[in-house]
Amino acid sequence: MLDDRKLAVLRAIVEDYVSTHEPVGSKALADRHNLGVSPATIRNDMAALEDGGYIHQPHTSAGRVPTDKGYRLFVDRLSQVKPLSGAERRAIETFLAGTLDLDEIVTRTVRLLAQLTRHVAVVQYPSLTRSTVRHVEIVPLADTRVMLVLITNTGRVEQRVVDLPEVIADDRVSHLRAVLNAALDGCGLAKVPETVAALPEHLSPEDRPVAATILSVILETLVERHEEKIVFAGAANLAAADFTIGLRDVLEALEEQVVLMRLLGETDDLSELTVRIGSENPYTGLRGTSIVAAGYGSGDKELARLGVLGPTRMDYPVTMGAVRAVARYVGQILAGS
Amino acid sequence: MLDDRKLAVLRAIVEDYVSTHEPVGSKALADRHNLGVSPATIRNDMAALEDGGYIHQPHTSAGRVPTDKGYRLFVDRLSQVKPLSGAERRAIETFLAGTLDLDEIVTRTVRLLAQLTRHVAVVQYPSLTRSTVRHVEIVPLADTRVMLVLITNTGRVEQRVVDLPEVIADDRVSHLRAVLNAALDGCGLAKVPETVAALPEHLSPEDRPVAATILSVILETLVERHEEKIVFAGAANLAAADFTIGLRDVLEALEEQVVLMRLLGETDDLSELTVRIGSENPYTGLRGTSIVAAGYGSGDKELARLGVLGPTRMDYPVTMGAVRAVARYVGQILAGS
DNA sequence: ACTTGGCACTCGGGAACACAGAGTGCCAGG
DNA sequence: CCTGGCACTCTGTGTTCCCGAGTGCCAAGT
Repeated sequence: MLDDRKLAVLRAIVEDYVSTHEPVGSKALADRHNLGVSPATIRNDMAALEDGGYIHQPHTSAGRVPTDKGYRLFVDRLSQVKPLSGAERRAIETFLAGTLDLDEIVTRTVRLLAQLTRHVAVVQYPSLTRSTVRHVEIVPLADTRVMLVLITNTGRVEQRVVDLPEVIADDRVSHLRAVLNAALDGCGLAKVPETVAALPEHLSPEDRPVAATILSVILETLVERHEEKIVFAGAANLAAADFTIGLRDVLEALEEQVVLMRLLGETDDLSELTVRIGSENPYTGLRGTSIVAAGYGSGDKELARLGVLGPTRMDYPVTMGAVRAVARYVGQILAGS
Repeated sequence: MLDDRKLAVLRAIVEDYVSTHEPVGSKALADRHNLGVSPATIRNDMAALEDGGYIHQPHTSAGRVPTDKGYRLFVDRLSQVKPLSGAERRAIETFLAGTLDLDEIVTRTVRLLAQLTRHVAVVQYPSLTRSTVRHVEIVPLADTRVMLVLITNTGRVEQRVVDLPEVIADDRVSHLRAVLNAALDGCGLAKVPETVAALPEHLSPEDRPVAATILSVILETLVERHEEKIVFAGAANLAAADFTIGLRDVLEALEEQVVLMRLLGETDDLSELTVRIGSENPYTGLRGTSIVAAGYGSGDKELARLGVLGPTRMDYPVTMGAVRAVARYVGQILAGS
């Protein structure tokens, strides 16, 4: 049904529309791409593509615009991820150079990605559940209040304030800290619950109430805060893209951690690129936007995801190239630290 | 020059324009506010106000709109900060209830403020230089790499990764940690530099190179990161306010930490409300926006600032009330932890 | 001296209209 | 199956026109 030339026409339509932002007609296509056929022939092909639902006519006498389905076909079969230019690659390297802690890495990454793609960038912090504990610290704040600091191998630092049921002396704090570290150091966070459950038996009875409170907060931290830490940047790019409508909806979605999480995708396929086009994503109000996301991680396992959100009429090959490259670089940086 | 009635007219113009978003004419004023005079008289007053530069006529045959100078007069002399309703006060309390760590307090505060005012909210983290050290932790990451964690009395947790010049054994790490904590615990951050400078003498020669590296990073953290930690929320509210132009400029400014810092104001007058109207603030591209800010802190000293940014045509009394109330509540929360 | 009603004037914005141009679908011929 | 030609259908733009809101000014009233 769709022969090679029709696919070529579709590709040409997508490319022209992305660069001009205006519906593209048969004549313009024949001029700008040497398809070797006349406008009339192209019109026939266009009619077929429209029947198939790949393109759409805003008005009777206007050119064609790709539909979500058309973009999907383009991304899947008609385009190749475009590698970054040397300059861009160098920009990434300088941007992420130096020894950095996790906060800095994430902050810089999200800005870099926004700048590179000219879209809104979204970066998720490395997942807690896939990390291991590196250190637990208990800092006394007041008689019955301590701050609990949890450091993971991915460099993530989680802090919680804990109200204790009774006054606790400094040496007991030290003892507790030692016990906790001995038990949890190197422990995969997924295994923390069982480790924690077994812990009270190793403690003297007098320490148990306090320990129980602290342990429950540790568990809570892992469950509640889960993987919800996520940041975005480049909202200004949304204003530049002359958005159809719903800029407000998009901004609202961006400020909802949960929505962002879902947008990046729950897929577990390694660092594969995920593209969600327009209505393919589950949120109304995000019609007209596409998401390009990838997983990143040190070595083989995916730690978290990052990506960009932009209008469906984005330049997919370039955007996908940038997202993939940044994901890889971040992975390397994390592996090195 | 400006008698009481002219001021009343100006107030009426500001109030009407804020609620309708449309230029207001003499007839409408006479109808909606009982000023006790006829439209013709009001017109005369308006002419005087326009001569004074307090109001402005978009077109010859349109109503009047307040100028920045007009808003300024309104804020300074014609309005009273409006206290929050009981429901709003309760909302604040429930929103900030529970024992929270600093990150949570700041995150919730900025969202609360955005929701309450329907503008963009901005909150600065408690200033580092006005805090004291509560705990220093050194966590080994690799042979020549450690993570440095700095906890302040305001609950702020700063983390840095440090590359060391040589391999360091665990017991030496412990020793260093003990020395650092002994020296710095309770130390005002402003005094850290001198304390740090005196420190190497108390150390054995073999520890000095490593210590020097770590100390320099501590100093760097205090100087470089200074007070630059700042967050915002509620960008979606910008889209709702049918902005004249420059939504893009505003979003860009919001993503620049430095610009945000300056916007909140560098004033040191305690928790006084600061209002910057339109062209009063130093950034082009923020014409058409006003900032309402206040300092917050536990007890008497100002730790940092928070505020909102919205169109100049905002409801100042209500906004100022909300900002002031939130600043006070946050101060209380911080004092309690 | 201030207020007020009356009046002529100005100008922006919306409605009505026409028109050019781009683009299409279809058909007949190569 | 491709192509040139042709009639047709729209949108967007520019023009004109008119209504109405709002003003400034003036002369009369208090």
